[in-house]
Amino acid sequence: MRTIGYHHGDLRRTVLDAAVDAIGASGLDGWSLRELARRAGVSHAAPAHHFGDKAGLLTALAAEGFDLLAETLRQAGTDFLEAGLAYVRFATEHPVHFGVMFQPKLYRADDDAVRQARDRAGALLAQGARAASPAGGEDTARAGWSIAHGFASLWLAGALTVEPGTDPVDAARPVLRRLLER
Amino acid sequence: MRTIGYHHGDLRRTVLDAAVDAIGASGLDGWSLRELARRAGVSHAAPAHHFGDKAGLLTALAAEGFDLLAETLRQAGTDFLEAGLAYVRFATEHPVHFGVMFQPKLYRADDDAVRQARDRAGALLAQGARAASPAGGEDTARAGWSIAHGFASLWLAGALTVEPGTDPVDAARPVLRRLLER
DNA sequence: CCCATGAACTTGTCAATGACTAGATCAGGA
DNA sequence: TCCTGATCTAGTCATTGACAAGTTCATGGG
Repeated sequence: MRTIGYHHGDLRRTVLDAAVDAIGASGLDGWSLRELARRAGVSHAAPAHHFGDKAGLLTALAAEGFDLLAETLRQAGTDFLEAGLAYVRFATEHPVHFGVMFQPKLYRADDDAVRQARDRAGALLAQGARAASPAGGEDTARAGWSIAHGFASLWLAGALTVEPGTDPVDAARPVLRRLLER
Repeated sequence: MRTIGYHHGDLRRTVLDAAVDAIGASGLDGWSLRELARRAGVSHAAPAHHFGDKAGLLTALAAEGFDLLAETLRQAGTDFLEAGLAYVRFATEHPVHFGVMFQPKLYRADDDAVRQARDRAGALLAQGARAASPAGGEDTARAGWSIAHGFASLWLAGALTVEPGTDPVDAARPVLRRLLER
């Protein structure tokens, strides 16, 4: 892969990674296409060729996020608790992707790549819910998704007070279990 | 209250309301201080006097949100299910406040007004958890908060497929109940 | 009655940004 | 060799956030 010269070589991926860095450091407002271009050593208009505009870049991020989530869920298998913990792991390991994915107004949610990846992840979630509780119905599936999504969101927002160094997945385990046991 | 002349009369509230409108319509990126100023009929720098900068305005929004949440929780009483439904009701009735509140990077989370309002709402949540499950412990409280927060977030993100016209609180009831019954 | 003081708002300005257009460079195939 | 499309550059414009300095207004002390 070339890194100098007229053609960058892999500008799309470079800019995408730089965006994750920048958003992770400064939040969803603290970044600009021009800053990413400077960081990649290309002209200020180069990113536009790959993503069109800011929303286009976030669209690509969301699609990648749903893909990563689907892959994480697939590896976790059909166990309800394991799937929930995998969900939390994905969110805490890819906080920027997670944050963008569930703010559809930031990107083009009807984009084909996004839609396909989202459906794939959704199917895995539904499959896990059915396997764990065959007679559970829609509400059981929603309860599982809600508690995992809620824990992950609160964790990322810093709303949960925990000892420093605590692993989010370890913290999530007893919480998610509350939905299964009594 | 005067609405014309050199002094607007209640510019702070007007701008805050306009911000909620704008963010609700176009998302967290689709607004500007200058647009709000134009909408309020004042100069482009007038909002800065009240909020300092963009983050200042969002800080005010977050503080107001935590206040509204605390009031909603207070009215709901100590019943676990009712508190959870009140949480969902708050989120769906004030989606912009809710969205800002749990993205601390967007505003100054260490602001005094925010901190006080946040602590007030947090105390009510903890109190509800203790009343419902005296021996439940931290994890039970977190499970309740997570499932309510998660359902609300997924609802606002449009991630849940429901019949048009469905009331979010009605949809949440059987879901939240899954945490209480088996 | 008058003025001092501070709050509320305006005007002017600047660098930075997103988006657009036109053009240059490059790679690969006919 | 030449052609075509993909990739990137250079230039431009309206808009924005932030800041500085000045103006208007309300209020209370003397």
